[in-house]
Amino acid sequence: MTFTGQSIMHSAEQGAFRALADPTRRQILVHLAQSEMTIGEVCDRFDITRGAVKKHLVILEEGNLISVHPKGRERINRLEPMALKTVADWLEYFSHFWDSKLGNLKSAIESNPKSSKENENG
Amino acid sequence: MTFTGQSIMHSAEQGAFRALADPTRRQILVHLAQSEMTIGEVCDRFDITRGAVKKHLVILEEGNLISVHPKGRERINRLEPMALKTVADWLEYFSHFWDSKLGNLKSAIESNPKSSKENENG
DNA sequence: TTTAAATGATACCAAAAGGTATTATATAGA
DNA sequence: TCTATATAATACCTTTTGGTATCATTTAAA
Repeated sequence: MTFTGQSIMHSAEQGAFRALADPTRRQILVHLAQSEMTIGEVCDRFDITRGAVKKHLVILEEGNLISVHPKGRERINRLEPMALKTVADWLEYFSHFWDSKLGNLKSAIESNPKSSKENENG
Repeated sequence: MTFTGQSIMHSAEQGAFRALADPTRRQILVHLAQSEMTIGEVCDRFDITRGAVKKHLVILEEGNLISVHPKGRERINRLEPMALKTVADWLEYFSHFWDSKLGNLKSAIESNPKSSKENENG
């Protein structure tokens, strides 16, 4: 076995992008950023069944966005920020586009505050 | 109408996160970062049908990741980086986690290069 | 004015997603 | 040991997703 993790090899960030596509899962990450939690504690913060939450946690784990740590009969879910950094790094590739866009807008405003039509799209 | 865009209101970034979940769509964005393209030119870069590419472009447009500009019988697809920045900003909320993680690792290595077990997870 | 090219629009299909309900298993505590 | 609790696993359902094939529409060009 060359690859650990999912059975089908995706790009390194695919699992994380997939996990982040769902708003409930993103909200779970926000909660886990406050403190690690058992599944039960995560469930308390949503109006869906335990089964649904469990599925979300599995997908987050598959994307390496969280790690799970058994503790007696509980399982502690912990945020794993490095997978988020992987996604941030992918986006970083495009950052010069929005940097330059903001830069152009800034210089246009500075050079002529009353008209900056040359910076509009279309 | 209070909200423009999709009929059901999601968070501002939902459309972008959804669009980014598919690897083909992310690849389209990478291509459009090189230059704007017609649909036909995008199709030339993938082994799927024109219909499938069209659907991906619609989803990218719904997520405001691209804009489409009619030009004669062609339609020019252009990267819209600000929606990517929206996603990057969401991730930024978590950046202190990976910053501190890297920081801890760095200081652990500096103080004792041979053993940094106190920084391992678990 | 035909004709070919670029795109749009639909109908259809299989698989994945997101959810529920139910049953099973492991473990802390009386 | 018996019981309640925390979680796991499974079957099932509906909607969404990613894809195809096909037909329609718009427009450039011979």
